Amino acid sequence: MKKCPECGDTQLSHNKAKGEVVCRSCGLVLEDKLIDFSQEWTEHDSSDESKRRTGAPMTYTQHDQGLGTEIGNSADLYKLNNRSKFHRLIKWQRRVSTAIERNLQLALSELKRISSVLKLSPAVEEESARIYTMAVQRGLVKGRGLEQIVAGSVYIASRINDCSLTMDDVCKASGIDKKMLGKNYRFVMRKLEIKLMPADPINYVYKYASELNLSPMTQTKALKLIEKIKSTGLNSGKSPKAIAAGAIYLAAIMNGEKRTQEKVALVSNVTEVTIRNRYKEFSRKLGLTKHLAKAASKMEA
DNA sequence: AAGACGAAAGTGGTTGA
DNA sequence: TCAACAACTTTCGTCTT
Repeated sequence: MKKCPECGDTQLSHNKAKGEVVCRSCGLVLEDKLIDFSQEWTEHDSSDESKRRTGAPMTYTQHDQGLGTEIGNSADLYKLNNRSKFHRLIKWQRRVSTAIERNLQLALSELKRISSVLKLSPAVEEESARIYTMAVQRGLVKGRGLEQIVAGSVYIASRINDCSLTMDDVCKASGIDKKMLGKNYRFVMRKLEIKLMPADPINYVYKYASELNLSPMTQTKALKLIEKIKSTGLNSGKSPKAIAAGAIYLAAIMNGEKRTQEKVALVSNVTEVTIRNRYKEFSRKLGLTKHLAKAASKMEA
């Protein structure tokens, strides 16, 4: 039997949770860092949260990144005796939260709103929140309107994640005009030194092709055309939407699935004139005029 | 009549002085 | 900060199928 070296008492207490052995009479800790050999229960389904070993993941979509302590002000509070004390604590919590945190709270609720309108993926939402947080910390929001920077962050995040979100989409969802959005997202990018690749037309092809009910073959054709266009440098300086629209129009004709310029213009938000200019240029410079003529004569037959 | 075409004038963004 | 510039849009009259 083990004895306490201090007082000689044999009444020792094992505290498994802490991994300690403590003398009951004098309180001396005889051993610590005991290994617990009992069964380990971890959560493999979500049936019992009490067995979880981790909390919620850290996230930028909450103003304190999900790590802060909140003093509850729920109904529980009113069961307590010294209510006034807790009210005081709540008041202090509010005061302690800095201007930045308050700003973030507002901004992130706006972000949530935009995100739900645009059905953003969690990854993009997270990225937007991260960009916005950095922007606030650098003081970029001052005098610029919080919504503007939120919208800018969303646009940047969507570009980084290659999702086919246009400035128009973000404008509609956020209620900010295009001019301001453009100004602000570039401002944030410059200040945070975020480098953005020009949007890839390929991302638009999938969207347009499905909205036009084009066959997978035609979609592939359009993708191949874009590869060619890129490799010959025909894409530089031109709007990726226009390139995608032109390539789709061309591919549809070549595969005998012609869609009118009007329809392509409608789904791509590019005018017919631009589609014409692009597809003419492509067919001329890629030497496709013969193919086109062939496809056209097939249509006749 | 629908679709394609292209000229002309205007807009917003980029670039370079 | 300003002007020049290319890409793109809007509008509209004409041609083709």
